Amino acid sequence: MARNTRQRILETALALFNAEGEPNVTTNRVADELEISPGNLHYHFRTKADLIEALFDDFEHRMLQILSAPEERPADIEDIWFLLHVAFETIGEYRFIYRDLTDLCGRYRGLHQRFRGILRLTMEAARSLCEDLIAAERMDASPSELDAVIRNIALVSTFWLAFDQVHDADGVRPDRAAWQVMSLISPYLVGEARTLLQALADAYA
Amino acid sequence: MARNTRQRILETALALFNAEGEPNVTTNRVADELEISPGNLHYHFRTKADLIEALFDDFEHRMLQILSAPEERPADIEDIWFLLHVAFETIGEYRFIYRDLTDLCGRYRGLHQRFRGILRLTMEAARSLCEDLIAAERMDASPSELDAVIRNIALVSTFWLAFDQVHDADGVRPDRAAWQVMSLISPYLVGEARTLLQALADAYA
DNA sequence: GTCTATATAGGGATAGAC
DNA sequence: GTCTATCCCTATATAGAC
Repeated sequence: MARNTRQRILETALALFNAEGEPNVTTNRVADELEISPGNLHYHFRTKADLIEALFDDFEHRMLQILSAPEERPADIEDIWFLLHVAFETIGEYRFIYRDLTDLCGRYRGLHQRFRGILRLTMEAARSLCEDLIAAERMDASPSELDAVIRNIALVSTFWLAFDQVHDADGVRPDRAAWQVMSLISPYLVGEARTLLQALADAYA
Repeated sequence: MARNTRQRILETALALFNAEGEPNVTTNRVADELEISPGNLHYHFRTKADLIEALFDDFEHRMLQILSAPEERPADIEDIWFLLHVAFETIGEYRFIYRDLTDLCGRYRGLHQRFRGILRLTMEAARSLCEDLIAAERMDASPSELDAVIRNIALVSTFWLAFDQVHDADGVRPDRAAWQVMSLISPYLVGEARTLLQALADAYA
């Protein structure tokens, strides 16, 4: 049952971290919730950092897959829309990382570096997608405008969850976040691309 | 010297919180830094929460002044630019609040409510300024576009500091943040307003 | 107001039996 | 693999002398 217990620890820790924030959940609390002993938990994960890192491994693996999906053809609006939904669903599942991001990055240096990698990939993906749209004349933005848009996409993608929590305090809303990022791009769209997005927006509202 | 010590505690705590994050700075650490005893510190602030709240009082007071500055005339681009600089300088001075915002709001409920008030005022100010621009035909945005812009302004204004810390790890850059928020508005500007902003952008770069 | 000393509590982590 | 028991350490906060 070793593998099983290890897995159950990961699941329970993830649920508690997401619900109450990693800084507010002790290893003892996780053990309690599982009705196992603290010693047992520390047998599977010697330190709390090990536990967090294992969760981050899973998250990182999924995000890298999403962000480095091979592009067989130039991307379109629907591709962006889909990517955002998948990415934001995943972020929602590991929201404890985003809830206390700066604190986690400060306390666990390895995690900070790896998160930077995800952020870099995010911005590369955003740039690639936008450049496809520009090449297809569905988008019109100067190089400096594009830089600003990409930085804003990265920022909103990283902190929509924390913002929702502080501002609204209702549940996780990946769909709203996707729309929020889309609204960063929409003013630069031209022709039928803009019409298409407007249709999507009306459908959403 | 009572008033003096109290003030020195506030200043030292602010500096340490800003540098290392509130969760990572103990009350003993603050006392050490000041070369006073922990007991003395707790004489002036019975709990750590009291200390944080006193710092938040100062911050809130300054932000409310900035955000509720009386408008004698319709706002222009330069007014927005100026407001952003002043607000972001202040945020930089109290950056510990923004570094661990969700955690602080989770642990101190009163602080959460008061921060929501600041956020609400921020969005009202953003809306008011944008509506002035629209009325002056310097900006063109549909109601739903305006809603999205305002939400994004609030989000970027709240988390630019955390984003910088995670992404760049260099110092606090209120000027860059102001430009980043401006770039949310710029695609909706028309005519000479857009030209003017482009000039500011080039001057900045 | 300030100090020294201490209480209280809790978190992370280990040892060793089973 | 799992448990019980416990250690070590740190954090917040208080008591009482000066």
